Amino acid sequence: MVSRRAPTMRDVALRAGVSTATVSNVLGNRKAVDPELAKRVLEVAAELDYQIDRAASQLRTGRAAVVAIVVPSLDNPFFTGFIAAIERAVQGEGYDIIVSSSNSDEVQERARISAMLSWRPAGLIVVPCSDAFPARSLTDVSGVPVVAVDRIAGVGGISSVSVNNRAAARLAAEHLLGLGHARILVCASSLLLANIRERCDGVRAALAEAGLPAPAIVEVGLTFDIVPAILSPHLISPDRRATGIIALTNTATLGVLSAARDLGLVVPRDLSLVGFDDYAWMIASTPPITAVRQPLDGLGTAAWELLKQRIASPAGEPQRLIFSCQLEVRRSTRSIGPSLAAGPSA
Amino acid sequence: MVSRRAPTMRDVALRAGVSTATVSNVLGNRKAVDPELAKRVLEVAAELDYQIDRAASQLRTGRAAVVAIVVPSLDNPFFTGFIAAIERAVQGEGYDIIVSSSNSDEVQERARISAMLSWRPAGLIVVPCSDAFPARSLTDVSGVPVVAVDRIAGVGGISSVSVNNRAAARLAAEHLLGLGHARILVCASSLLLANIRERCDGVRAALAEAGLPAPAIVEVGLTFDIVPAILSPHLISPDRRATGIIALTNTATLGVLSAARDLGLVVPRDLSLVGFDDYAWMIASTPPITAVRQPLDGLGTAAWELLKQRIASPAGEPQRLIFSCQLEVRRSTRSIGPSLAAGPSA
DNA sequence: GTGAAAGCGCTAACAC
DNA sequence: GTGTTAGCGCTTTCAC
Repeated sequence: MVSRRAPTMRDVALRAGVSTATVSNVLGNRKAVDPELAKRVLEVAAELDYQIDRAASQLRTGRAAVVAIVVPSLDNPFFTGFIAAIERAVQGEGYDIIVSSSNSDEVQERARISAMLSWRPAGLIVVPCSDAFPARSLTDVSGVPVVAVDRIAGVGGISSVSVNNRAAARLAAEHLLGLGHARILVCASSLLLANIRERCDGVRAALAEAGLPAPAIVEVGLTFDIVPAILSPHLISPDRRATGIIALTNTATLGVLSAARDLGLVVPRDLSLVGFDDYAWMIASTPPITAVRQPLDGLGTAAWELLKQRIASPAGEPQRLIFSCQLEVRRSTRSIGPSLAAGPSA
Repeated sequence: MVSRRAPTMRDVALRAGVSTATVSNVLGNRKAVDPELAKRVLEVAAELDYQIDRAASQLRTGRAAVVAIVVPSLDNPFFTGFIAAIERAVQGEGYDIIVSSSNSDEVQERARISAMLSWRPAGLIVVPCSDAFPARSLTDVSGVPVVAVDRIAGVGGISSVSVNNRAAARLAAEHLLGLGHARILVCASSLLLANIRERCDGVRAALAEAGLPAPAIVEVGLTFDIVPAILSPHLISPDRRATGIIALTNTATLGVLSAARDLGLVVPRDLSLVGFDDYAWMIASTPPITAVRQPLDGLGTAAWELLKQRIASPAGEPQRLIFSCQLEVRRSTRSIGPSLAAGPSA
C-alpha cells in the first residue's frame, strides 16, 4: 500500500464539475443546492471516500467538533466509565473526544489541559485531580467552555456536575446502623480530596445522629495494593475492631476485601462491608458487595449537556448539577449477631 | 468570564517585535535564532499563555500529532487498559489520542474510523470488532498508517500486535491438567472471534495431547449478566459436570464466578477456575483468581512502536508482533481430590 | 539570522 | 442557485 494523499474538496469539485463552494454547501447542507448537482456531488464524494479535512474546516470556522476530556487516570473504571458515557452522549452530534490522563498530578494536569486547548476544542470536561484545580486559569484565558466533574470543591464560577457525597455516605452509614453496627470504620482514599472528606462527613453525621462516637477514618491511598498493609492494624483485635467498614472508593473496596481475606476475616460474617461505585465484579463477587452506586451514565450525559449550554451561551450563568447516589444492598452486609455484638457470651 | 479569542502567533510576534516566522522558528526550534530574540519570544509566549493552534499547524504541515484509537468498547477494562498504555507511550512525544468506540458493531466501526480519519491523524490503532475488519479499505484509501490489535485473524498486509492465544489457553489447560482435572469446560465469549477460537484450539490441543476427549465449549456472549443462565445447565449435575473451567475473557470469568455462586458451588472446592486477563478484582477476590495475564502495557507500547515505524516508512514491510501471556497461579484452582475425582468413595 | 509572502483545505461573503 | 475569492493561523521557501 502506497502512502497517498487523502482526496480534497477540490478533487470532488473537479470530478463533479462544480465549484468547491457547492461541494461545501452540499456536504454541510448549508445552502440550497440543485438536487441534481447535489446528487452528483454526493456520488463523487462516496466514490472517492472523501472525508472532510477537519483541521481546515476548523481553521476556517473557528469551531471544532471535538470535546477534550482530562481525567486523573485511565486505569480506573470510574473514570473510563465516565468517558464511555460522554462518548455515547457526543456521538451522533458529530463530536469526537480527545482524552488525556493527568496521572493524579497537578503539574501534569496543567500540561495536559494546555495541550488539549491547543486543539481549540468546543469544550473541555475535566475531573480535576485536586480541589484547587489550579489549571483553571488556563481555561479562562483560552475562552474554552469548561465543565468540572466530581472534584469540584474549590471550583467556583464554572459549570460542574457532581454527586451528593454527604448523602451518599450517609446512605452507607445508615444501612450499617440499621443493621445494628456501632463500631464503624471508614476506609478513605485520600483526605486531600474534598469529595472524600464530604463522604467522611456524611458518615460522621449519621453516627452522631445515632448518638454514636465518630468513626475511625483510615487513609489508604489511591492504589489498591498497599491497602492491606495500612488496614491490618485496625482489623487484628477481634474485640476492638469495627464490625462494619465503609470503603469510599472502588479501589478502597478492593483493598478492604483483600485485607480482610489476608486476615482470615470472612465477609459478612466477621465484617460487614459497604463499597463505593458499582461494577460487575461487585455483583459477581462472593458475597456480592453492598455498594453505593454513582450514576456514571447520568454524570457523563449531564456533563455534556452542561457543556453544550456553555458552548451555546458562554456568557450565561454557570450551572451546578448534583446527582444522588443509590445504595445497592447485596450480601456483604448483615445484621449484627450476638456473637459480634457482645463476644461469645450469648 | 467573557469568551475570548486565544492569542495567535501574530499576537506574540507583534508583542515581541519580531516576525511570525521567527516566533515559529523559536517555538518549533526549527532554525537557529538569536538567543536574545528567542528569549523574548519565549517570555511573551508564556506571558500570553500562548498555545499553538494545532489545526492551523496541521493544515500547513500535513502532519498531525494525534493518534486515533478505535476499540470495541470503552466499558471493558481490557480495552481501556490498552488505551491507558498507549496514552503513556505517546505522552512526551507530543502526541494526543482521540478515542472512539465501535460498540462491537462493524457498521459503527466503519463510521467511527471514517470520522477519525477526517482528523488526518498521524496513525490509527484499532482493535477490530470482527476478524474481517471490513473498514480496512477506508484506511487504505486515506493513506493513514494503521496498526491492528488483538483481533487480527483476517487482517493481512498491515502491522499488527497480538497475543499467542493458543499458547495462552494451553497454559491454562496444562495447569488444570497438572492438577488432575480431566473434565474441563471452556467458557468462551463468542466463537465468531478468531482469538477466542484460537484459545479454544489451545485447550483442545492440550487435552488431546493428554489423551483426553475434547472439552465442552460454551458460548456465553459479550456481557456478563447473561452468563449464569447459559452456564447453569452445564453445572448442575454433580457427577457429570466439569471440575475445571477455563473462562476465556474477563467478562466470562465474572460470569463463571456468579454462576458458580448462584448454584452454591464453591471455588475451588467444587470447581477450579482459570480466568483471562488480570485485574485488581481478581487479586482481591476470595479466592484470588488464577488467570492468564495478557501483557496490556506491552501491547500498548508495541502498537505505538509499530505505528511509529509505519509513520516513518509507510512503504516498509508491515510487522506482526506476537506476545506471550503468563499464568498467574492463585487460589481458584486446586488439585483434584478424591472426593471430586471419584465421588464419595474414598 | 530575520522577514515577507505564499499557500495548506476549507467556508462565508459576495457577485452574478 | 452557483462560482469567485479572501482569509482562518500556521510553516516554509526565498530574499536579504
